[in-house]
Amino acid sequence: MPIDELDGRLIELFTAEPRVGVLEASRRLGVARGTVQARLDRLSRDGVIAGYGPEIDPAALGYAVTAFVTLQLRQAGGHDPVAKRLAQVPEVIEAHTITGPGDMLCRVVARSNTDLQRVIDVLVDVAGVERASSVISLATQVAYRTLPLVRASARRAGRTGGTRPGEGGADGAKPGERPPG
Amino acid sequence: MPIDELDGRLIELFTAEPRVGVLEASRRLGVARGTVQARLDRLSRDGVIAGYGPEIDPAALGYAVTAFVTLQLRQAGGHDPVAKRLAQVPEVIEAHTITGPGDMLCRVVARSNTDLQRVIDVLVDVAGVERASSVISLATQVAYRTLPLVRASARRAGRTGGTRPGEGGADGAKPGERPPG
DNA sequence: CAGATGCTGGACAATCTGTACAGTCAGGAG
DNA sequence: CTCCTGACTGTACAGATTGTCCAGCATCTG
Repeated sequence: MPIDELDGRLIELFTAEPRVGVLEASRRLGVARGTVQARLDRLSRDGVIAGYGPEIDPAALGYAVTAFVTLQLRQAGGHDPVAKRLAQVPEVIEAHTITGPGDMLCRVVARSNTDLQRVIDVLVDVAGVERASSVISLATQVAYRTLPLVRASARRAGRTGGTRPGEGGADGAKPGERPPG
Repeated sequence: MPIDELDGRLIELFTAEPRVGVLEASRRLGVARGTVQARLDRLSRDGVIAGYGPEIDPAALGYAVTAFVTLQLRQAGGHDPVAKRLAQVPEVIEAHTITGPGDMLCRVVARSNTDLQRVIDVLVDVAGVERASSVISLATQVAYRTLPLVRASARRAGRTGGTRPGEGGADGAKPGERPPG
């Protein structure tokens, strides 16, 4: 939770170039390899870094259409059974229970607008779903991102300066080295 | 785009255990290392795998509240200038132009409900934004995922069986090996 | 049939990772 | 003021992995 400036730079680096590796990162950031390793371990342990899985682009898979579907549920039964059914639909990429007039908000993808109709029909068919109203995403103006958040968090939390006893060395932190990739 | 069954298993494996590496993956999947490498290259080149960046959890950073804000824009001016402003707000995690009564749908995060009020105020202050109506995510029933989609795509696309001239070897594809981590 | 493509099995040098350890430095406790 | 703790640096070493290349073989296409 207390992200410091080095953590921020670390995340930034790994977001920009995920394949750099610990050693290369230590060189780029000008810190010892052990430090990078320790930071990464801590960030993972604290849950800030949830994982490193490959990011799959549904569009590249042929699911060109994204839509947000608001579901209204029958009062009886609750959300969980519905959520369980929704989870079985591959096209449901994400689902939240929400405040307001609707009960659940789902992000779904489909191969085309025609295909979207099919997907929506599947959702409406789920037991407990009363109505569904959907809006189609025409364009993604801001793609999912967390970096600005990381930067903001890193800035506010103090602990900015680290220990700088010396420079140079064999294993890590060679200042003038040009990175390979 | 034409995801095959091996591609599917590959993505599945890397999603479950992102740190396995190419060599280990080749062992697990029972194919040659070069094959894994080639598949991964192709998936990246085709854009199916968009990247391997670390997944940051906003909640772990202190942004516990997620909300979906629908913006209505002034007719004149268009979406792009607004999107540009939105992109400058760290708390705006994602933004789409949409069909329907609203004009844009934004996913925003905040430190608390009180903080959310501040964020919404920022959005409403953006030039071109006429009104904002928001729903708060109470719970995430289905967390963002793409794996089911991958599986579905892998199943439908043919090319299921590959060339199987021989088994066993030194560099890759040792069947009975127990993976380290 | 020839060519292109994809996979296997193998090899090598260069690099990186996991891990460990001693020394330095800053901040807090006594 | 001194001691202790936590974080970082600088090193070291063995083992594993990566990038890259190559030849052989099978399938698909023209």
